[in-house]
Amino acid sequence: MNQELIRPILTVDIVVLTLHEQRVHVVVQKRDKPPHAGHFALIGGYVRPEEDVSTAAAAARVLRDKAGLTARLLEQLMTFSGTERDPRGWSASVAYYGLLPYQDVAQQVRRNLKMLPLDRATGLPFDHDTIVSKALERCRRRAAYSSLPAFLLPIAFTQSALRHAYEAVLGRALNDSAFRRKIDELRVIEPLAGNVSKATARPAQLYRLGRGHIVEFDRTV
Amino acid sequence: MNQELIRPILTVDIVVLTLHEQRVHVVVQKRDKPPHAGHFALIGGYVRPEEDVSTAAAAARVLRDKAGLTARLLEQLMTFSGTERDPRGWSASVAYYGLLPYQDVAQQVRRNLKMLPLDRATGLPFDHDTIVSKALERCRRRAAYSSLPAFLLPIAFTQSALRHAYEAVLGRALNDSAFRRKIDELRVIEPLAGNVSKATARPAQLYRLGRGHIVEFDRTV
DNA sequence: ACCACTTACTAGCAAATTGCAAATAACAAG
DNA sequence: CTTGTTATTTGCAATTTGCTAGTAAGTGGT
Repeated sequence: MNQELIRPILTVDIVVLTLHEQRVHVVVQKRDKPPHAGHFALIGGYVRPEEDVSTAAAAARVLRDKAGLTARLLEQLMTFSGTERDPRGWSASVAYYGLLPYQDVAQQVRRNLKMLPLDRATGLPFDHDTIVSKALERCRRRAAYSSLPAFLLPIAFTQSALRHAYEAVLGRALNDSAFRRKIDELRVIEPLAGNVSKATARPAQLYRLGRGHIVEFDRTV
Repeated sequence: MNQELIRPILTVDIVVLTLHEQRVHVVVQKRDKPPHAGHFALIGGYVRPEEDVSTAAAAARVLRDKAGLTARLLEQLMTFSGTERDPRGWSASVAYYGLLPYQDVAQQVRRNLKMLPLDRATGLPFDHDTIVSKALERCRRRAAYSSLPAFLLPIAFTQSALRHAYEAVLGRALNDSAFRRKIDELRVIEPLAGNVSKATARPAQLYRLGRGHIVEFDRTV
C-alpha cells in the first residue's frame, strides 16, 4: 500500500538458562545504557542486518559480544511486539533461549552478569518477565520429550546429574530407576569408556549425548 | 552503537490450515503484486505499527483483509529472517499458523484462495516451503498433547470427526476405542445435549470443546 | 417385516509401560 | 571391618494402552 512503511526497531533478547545447585537460573546483565540503565535485564541488542545473516546469528553475536557466552543450545522462542514493551515506542524483539552449563557462566561473571533462581527472576524491565515465563514454559514442554535438559550440563555427566537436570526443568521429581530405564531405551546418551565421576560416595559412570544436537523422542520421559 | 540503525522490513505470514476429506490442507493465495506476482503463496503482509498493536494483531488483520478469514486458533510459529528469503533484501517475517474449519475457507474461495493438500504444498515462493514445514512440525508436536486439532473442525463435531482430525495432523492412525477412552478421561469435550449428527449410518452424538481456547494435557493422546 | 450393511459406541482382556521397593555394588570415613 | 552414602540393577504391582469382539442404531433393498 504505502511506500513509506514504518519500519519498527528489531532486537533480540536471550533468556540464558543454566543449572546451579539443582535449580534452573536465568542469567541477567546490568544495562549500561537507557532505558533502564543500571537495572538487570535479559541480555539483548539490536539486529544488524548488515552483519547478521539472521536473527539467530544476531542472538549468538549479542550473547558472545555482550556477555562472552556461547550457548550449547540456542533456540528461538518467539517474537514479542507492540508499544507497551519498550518506552521508545513500537518495537519487536525476537526472543531466544540459550542453555549452557554453570561453569561457562561462572567464568564470565565479570561482565555485570548475575544468575537468578527462578523465584527471584521477576521484576525485570521491559516485558522481560513475560519473555522469561514463556521461555520456561517452552523449555518445560520441550524437556518432556527431548534431550533439552542435557544442554544445561557439561559435556560429561552422570545419569544422576541428567535426572536432576530433567527434574529442575520439569519442576517435578522423577523416579530414579524408571528414568535410567527410559534414558537407556531412548539411546540418547553413551558411556564415556572408563570415565567415572568421583564426586559422590560410589563413583558414577560418565556419559555424553549420543548426538551433538537436541533430539526429540516419540515417547515422553 | 550506531544511531542510524538499519531497520529491516517486518512482515507477517500465516499458514492457514484446514481439513478436507480427512486431510490437512494449506490455504494459499495468488499474489497480485511482485515479487512473485501471479504465484500462489502464503497469505501475508506488512506489519503496520501505527495500526497493529502487535504482530498477532497484524496477522489477524492481514488474514481478515486479504482473505476474509478469521482463524479459530491463531498462534505464533516463529520468525524467519535473512537475505535469502526475499529478493528485496534482508527481511524478517513473523509466521503464524491459523486453524479453521473447511466451511470457513470454502466461503471465501473467491479471493484467489486455493487449498493444497500437504503433498502438493511445495514449490511455494520465498521461504514459504520452510515456513509450512515448520508449521506442520509444530502442529504435529502440539497435537500430541493438546486440543489443537479440534480447531480444524466446526463448533459441533462427532468423536469420529475429532479422531480423524487428530489422525490427519499427527499423520498416523489412532485406535478408535482407546481414543474415545482418552478423550473422555481428559474431559476436553462436552456433549451437546440431544444433538446428533445423521451424516453416517448410525447417528452420532455431537460434542463441542469444553473450553473455547486450546488446552494442553499432561498426558499424550 | 426382515435382512444385509455401515458406522457408533462399549466391554474385556492381553501386552506394554511405569511406579515402587528391595537387593546389590562401590567407595569414603571412622 | 563397620557404617553411611550414592550408584545401579532387578522384580513385581499398578496403570495405561492396544486389540478384538460385541452390541446399538440407523439406512436401503427385497
